[in-house]
Order: sequence, then structure tokens, then C-alpha cells
Amino acid sequence: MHIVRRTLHDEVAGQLRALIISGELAPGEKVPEAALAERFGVSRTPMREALKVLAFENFVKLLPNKGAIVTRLTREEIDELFPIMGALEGLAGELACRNLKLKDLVHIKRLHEAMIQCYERDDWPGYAKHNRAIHEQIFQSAGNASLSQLFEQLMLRIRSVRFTARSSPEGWLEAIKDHEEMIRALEARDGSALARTLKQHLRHKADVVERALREMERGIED
Amino acid sequence: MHIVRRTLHDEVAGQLRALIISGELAPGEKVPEAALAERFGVSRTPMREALKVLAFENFVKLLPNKGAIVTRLTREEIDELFPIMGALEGLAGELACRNLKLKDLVHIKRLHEAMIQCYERDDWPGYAKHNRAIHEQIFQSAGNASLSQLFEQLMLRIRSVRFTARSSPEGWLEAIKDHEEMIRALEARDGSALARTLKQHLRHKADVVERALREMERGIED
DNA sequence: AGACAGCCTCTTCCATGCAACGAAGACCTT
DNA sequence: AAGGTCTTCGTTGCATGGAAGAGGCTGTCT
Repeated sequence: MHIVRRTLHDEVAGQLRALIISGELAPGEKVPEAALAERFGVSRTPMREALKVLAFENFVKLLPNKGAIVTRLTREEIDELFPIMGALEGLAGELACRNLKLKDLVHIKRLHEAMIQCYERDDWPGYAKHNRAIHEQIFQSAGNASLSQLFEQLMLRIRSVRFTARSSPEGWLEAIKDHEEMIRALEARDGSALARTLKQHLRHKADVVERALREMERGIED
Repeated sequence: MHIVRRTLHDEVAGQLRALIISGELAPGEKVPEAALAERFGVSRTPMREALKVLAFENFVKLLPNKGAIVTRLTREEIDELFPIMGALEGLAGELACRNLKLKDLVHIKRLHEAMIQCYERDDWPGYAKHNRAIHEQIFQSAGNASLSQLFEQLMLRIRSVRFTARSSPEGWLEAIKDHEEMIRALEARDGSALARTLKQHLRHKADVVERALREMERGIED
């Protein structure tokens, strides 16, 4: 992204998204356009345009004549989204196996090893970073830009809950095992095995998130 | 959808989408906001808001300070989209196999038979209608609203080319065979077989579309 | 006291106005 | 005559104003 954003609504959309993802704007909360416009130092027009976009991205819900509220992610929706992401990442895996360059494989293996080291050092942020890098590389190697974009879009939708969900120790170990299976499948260029593993990996992640969510719900209980 | 749309921008967005899908606004063409706003009898504001949404839906591209142009679907993009839709419909098939009610299976089989009859009568519109209904029913039975919505969204993006692409006789026959395999897999509740068949079906469709597109390009050649 | 109606205020929604960026044409220069 | 530059027009982008809907408040009636 070496192109600076010059349109205000686009910029505002990005800021708003960040606000929502960070949780500063809580789910269910109203999004007053005037107040936020003033906060960003822009008029209400680009703000409204940004809201339309965020509505399509499912970050906010637009109630006609009643303004926008931050969408509250239900457990049902999460349960729906994870299989979708599993299918998409599975596809990415299959494609990646077909196109994978040796260079990329080496790169992934290096990332994997770095990630393992983070795991052993109990360095969660580092782990998460490398984890993310590996998955990104798989999509990269898949060579399907639309697929990457779509996945990214869905990722954003659940990012808020993903942040809150820290793996349990067992869950973490499970994730590591998944990753080792992935590496094996990649080396063997076994697309369907990789797809299977990735789907399973996503299912595990879904379990983690769901458990975290359940606890949150128990805590808040609205 | 028994809720009438009351917001102008939403209405305008729908109209614009229709205009683009129908081809009245040709790919690559500029979308003058003032002229279209006048045509719809609204001011430029809701028009602009609609354009932002359509931009996110990939119907138009927004060039800052230069307005919007209708996105031209490249062959590369189509080649990217079909595998994605294949993966999603495959997932739908797997889920549907798990949840399928007998009633729904009967319904699908009835649709299938009606479709076959249309085929034998060489009734393409009828065939297409029933075809669509079957696929919709599969998504319905999958019971994953987000999945249906996402698929629908992608479907819209390629609808323009799908309209233009009429199957060749062989392609049509191939599609029929795919459908019969689908029915068998559904009856056997064999999720992975159904998924495989659906993916294959999508690949076949992709071939048809690609061939049509190739011919179009040869014809126009810009 | 509770409930309904009417009013008032706040917010959203759409229209219009003004500034700025882009593109095309005319003019000047070489 | 050709190329470049300046100007001008058209369009986009953002701000603001006016109208209408929504929710709350108060006052009155039952």
C-alpha cells in the first residue's frame, strides 16, 4: 500500500473500523454521526458515507431514521463464519500446494520454526505474529487475490473476538500440532491433506473462541 | 423481505446495481453522479452514498477526484472467483447433507425432475430457474445464513457474465450429469461426495463462462 | 395513580452550495 | 508546425442547511 489515501470517507471508514475493532465503540452502542464527525474533524457527509460502507462490511447495522449501531457478533454468527473461513483457507491450501515455490516453502518452514521457539519461550505475541505470517504466506502462494481479500474481510469481522480469545495451554499445543501437520502436507504437496488440516485447525480455533465467548457471556449476561 | 426499503441511498444502490447487471452501464464506462442522480430523481448525496457501497461490492471502482467507473471483470478475476464459489458451495453441500430433512430432499428431487423435463423440452429459461432453485435449496438446507449471503454476493459479481454465457449442448449435458450425481450424493447423505460434485459442477460452469468470455473478447477486442 | 395525547428536542436524512481537482482547448513559444 | 503551458469548464468532494422521523417529557383526562 504505497498509495496514500486521499479521500476523506475512506480515511474515516478506516478510523471507524479501528475504533470498533479495538472495542472503543462497544457492540450494540449507537454511533452518533455528528459527534464522531466532530471528533475526526470532518463533516457529517464523509462520515455517513463511511457508515454505509461499514454497514456492508457488517461492522455496523443501519436502522433507517434511527442511525447506526455497532453490530453485536452473536455466537450463532461466529459458528457460521468459522466453517466458511475453514473452507476458504482449505481452498487456499490446495491452491498453494499446486503453486508453491521452493523458496516459499523454505520461508514458511523458517517462520514455523521461529513460531515454535516463541511457543517454547511462552511468547504469545511473537507466536501470534508468526502464526499470522504463515497463514498469510499460504494465501500468498495460493495466488488468488480475490480469495485473500475475501478471507481478510471475514477475518476483520471476527477479529474483535479473536483478540479476546487467548488459547488455553491445551488449545495452544493442539494448534502447534496442526501446524506441524500443515508443514508435512506442504512438503508432500498434498493439497487435500493440507486442506483437511487447515479446516481442522479452524475448527479448533472456533472451539477456543466459542469457549471464550461463552465465558464472556456468563460474565456479562445482558 | 416484506420490509419496504425506506432509505433513498439503499434504493438507489439497488437501482444502480440493476443498471450495471443488465449491462445498461457498460464495464469501463464512467458513472456520472449528477446525471444519474437526476435520472433517479434524487440529489447527489444518496447517489454518492450508494456508489460507496457498490464500490465495496466491486461493482464500480472509485478513482479519487475522478469519479466512478463500472468495473470490468477480467478473465483472471473470474478464474479466481469460481474456485471460491466452488469451495463455498461445497461447504454448503456438506452442511446440507448433515441437516437435510426428508421433506427438503423430496422437494429437491421434484425440482430436479422438473428441471430434467425442461432440458428435454429444450426450455432453457425453465431449466435455469429450476437449476437455481435447487442450488438455493441446498444453501437453505445448509442452515448457514452468512454462507448463503456471501455466496449470493459473489454470485452478483459474476451475474453479468453468467447471463451472457449460454451453455453449449455438451456443456448442458455435463451439467445434467453433475446434477444427477448431486442427487445421488444427497440421498446417500454423503457430504464429501456432494462437495466434490458441486465443486466439479462449478468448474464446468467456469469452463463454459470462460469459453464464452474468450469468444466475446475475440469479438470486441479492445 | 396510570395511561394517553400532544409537544418539544434531538438526530438522521437528503438537498444544495462552494471549493478544489482534472481534463480539454486555446494560446504562446521555439 | 509541434510541443508545452496556461486557462477555463466540468465534475467531484466536502460542508452546511432545512425538513422529517423518533423518542422523551409533560400535562391532562380517566
